[in-house]
Amino acid sequence: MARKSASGRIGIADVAVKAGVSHATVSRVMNGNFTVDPDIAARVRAAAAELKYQPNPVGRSLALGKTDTIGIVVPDLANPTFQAILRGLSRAAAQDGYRVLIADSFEVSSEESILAGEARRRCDGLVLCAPRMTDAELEEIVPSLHPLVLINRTTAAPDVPSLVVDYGQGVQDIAGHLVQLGHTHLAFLAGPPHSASNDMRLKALETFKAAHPDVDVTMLEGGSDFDTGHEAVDAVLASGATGILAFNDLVAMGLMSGLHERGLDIPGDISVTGFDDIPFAKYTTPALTTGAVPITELGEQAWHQLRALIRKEGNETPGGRYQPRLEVRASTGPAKAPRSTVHG
Amino acid sequence: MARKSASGRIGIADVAVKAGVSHATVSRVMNGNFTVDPDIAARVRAAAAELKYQPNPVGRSLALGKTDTIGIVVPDLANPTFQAILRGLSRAAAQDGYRVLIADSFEVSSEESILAGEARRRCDGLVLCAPRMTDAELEEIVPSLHPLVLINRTTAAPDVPSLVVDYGQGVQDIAGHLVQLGHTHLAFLAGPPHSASNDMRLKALETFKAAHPDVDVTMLEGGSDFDTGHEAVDAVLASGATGILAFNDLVAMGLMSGLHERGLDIPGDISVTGFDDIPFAKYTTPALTTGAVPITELGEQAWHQLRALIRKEGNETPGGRYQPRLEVRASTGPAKAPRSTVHG
DNA sequence: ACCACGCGAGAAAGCGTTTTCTCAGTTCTC
DNA sequence: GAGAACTGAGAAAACGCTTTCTCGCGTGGT
Repeated sequence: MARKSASGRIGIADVAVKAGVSHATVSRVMNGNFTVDPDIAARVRAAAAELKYQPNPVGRSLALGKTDTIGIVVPDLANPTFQAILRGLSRAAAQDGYRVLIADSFEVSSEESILAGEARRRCDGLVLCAPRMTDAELEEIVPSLHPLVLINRTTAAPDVPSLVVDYGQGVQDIAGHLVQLGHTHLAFLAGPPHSASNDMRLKALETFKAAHPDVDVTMLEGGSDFDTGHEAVDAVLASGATGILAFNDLVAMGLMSGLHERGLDIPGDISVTGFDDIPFAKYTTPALTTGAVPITELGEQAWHQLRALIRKEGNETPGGRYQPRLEVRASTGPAKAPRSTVHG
Repeated sequence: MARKSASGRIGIADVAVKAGVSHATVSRVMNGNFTVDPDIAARVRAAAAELKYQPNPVGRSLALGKTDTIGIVVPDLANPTFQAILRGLSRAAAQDGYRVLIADSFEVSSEESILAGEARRRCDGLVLCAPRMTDAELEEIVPSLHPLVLINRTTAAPDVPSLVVDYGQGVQDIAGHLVQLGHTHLAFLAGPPHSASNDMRLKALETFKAAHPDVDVTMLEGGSDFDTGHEAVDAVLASGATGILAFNDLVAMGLMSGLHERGLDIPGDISVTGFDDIPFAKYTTPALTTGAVPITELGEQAWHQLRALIRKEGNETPGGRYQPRLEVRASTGPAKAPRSTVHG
């Protein structure tokens, strides 16, 4: 009977007809506007319930100028770090009635700015994780993305909070831990060449080297995933280092796996550390010593910062800096007598 | 100057004014409608470029009746299985210019149907993962969710493709593998009580028991995460079983971790298997024998099915059934002489 | 030279809401 | 008892776009 109007889905007009009132009144009732007669309101609600009317969010968004949706741009959804950020963000946002639209750039940083722009236009705000984007490009697009929260990047633009993890401090803490265990030859299995967080680590290790002239720190090329770590076994062994700082937990796990295949004992022969403290880190064998980052909390904070921006509240604490906590587990131990350079 | 109209953002009207044409013409140009004079088109494009005009997707969506967005409802974003589905879905959808909106129900199945409805209304289609929802509830909401693709659930409603993994077959394959290794006492560390995929496994194990009267299969209560497995150590040991089928890889990893803490050797003392073949499964120590599910591919397929529905194409292959592949790794081995029931 | 026809672009009508504006009907005040 | 203040609900505008409708103008045919 009084089913659908033209479009197929039932809309505010159908309810209005059924209740014998105008669109406007239905809208008022649905939005809890109390300037409407209780009897009429009841009639409208009854009609709405009977027709199972649900307001069309697109029409609503257009009229209200907001979507109740935020976007997040990540370089790789397969990376546990971004998964955790997404999770924290999504949960926190959901609590305030916001949804999350995801945009995975699949590591093609050239796409990132377009993706970010598109996502932003569909949403009320954006969280941007773009570790590989150049500074120039970042500065270029940032103004058009507001309200925006950056993860592990900073910008000169105003009103753009940055949530950054102090990878520099973290990596120095780990290096210090290894040195304390008697290691005098460390190796850093670096991350992706142009990653911002990798740069932070490299710089910090330079500082560390300067402060510890007695310890040797070899830099090795790497990446950010499992396979990188696995493939780096030869290079690591060739370096002769006994304490290895992997770029992150994934790389460390790959490396450990490779070392096991070579029959080496961790930490007996060689100590391995990761970074991030992804959920699996405590279940590896041996459990991984790492720099723990409260990454889910970071996603949550990202939402709080973004929410403040969206609501145009005075953002009392713009941005935030997270100190990694050294999490000592079983993958690090006292150094053996320094090995000479081993081959194969 | 000719910056913004009222709203703050620049819109189609601003471009129209700048190019000295009507809104309609700008729209035509932006949509590649060729019925417009090349000179004018060029002028419009120039104006658009100069103003950095980008069409407002909300207005567009309202006019076109589509959002170029799909939704996915998952019970737990922390679960690698759903992360993988999301990843596959997101990547496949992105290739066709669609974005993904996520709705995490955080295991509160009472919220799932509301969440699903909300998500659906904002999107052109929905992928629903709701393992715990009752059949009745599912049947109730399914009609209002079309276009819809179900993961690991089926429905009587028409035009609702289901992508289901044959957990039953998978679990029987694993059990068979263990029996072949000489295990005569197996234990199944079950998943969440009302999960659809858990029911499939339980039923299959009954079948298996009937076909193998000589092997003992103990059922143990469990869950779906790491901690569940870890906490189940005592129960597993008490059962006396030598071949353990964990609900999934996460549970298996937790269990292995617990067994290691007890000083037990895997697979020397006890064989452990998982399910899913999450990325980490091959890097555990020992590497985990599991039922491999091409889970990312499943996400991808979900998109293809959904796309067919959205485009109203005749869906040649509605739904699909995935056979897990037995992936034998190092966590399973020959049975020791049957242990008598051990305590603590 | 005139008419029909086609082409290109502006005017206007949607899309489904919210919200302002407006006005009829009451109630209150002096 | 008449005008003012108020209340509640409908009419209409707005949100930003796409698309149909319409119409002026130029072209080709006879």
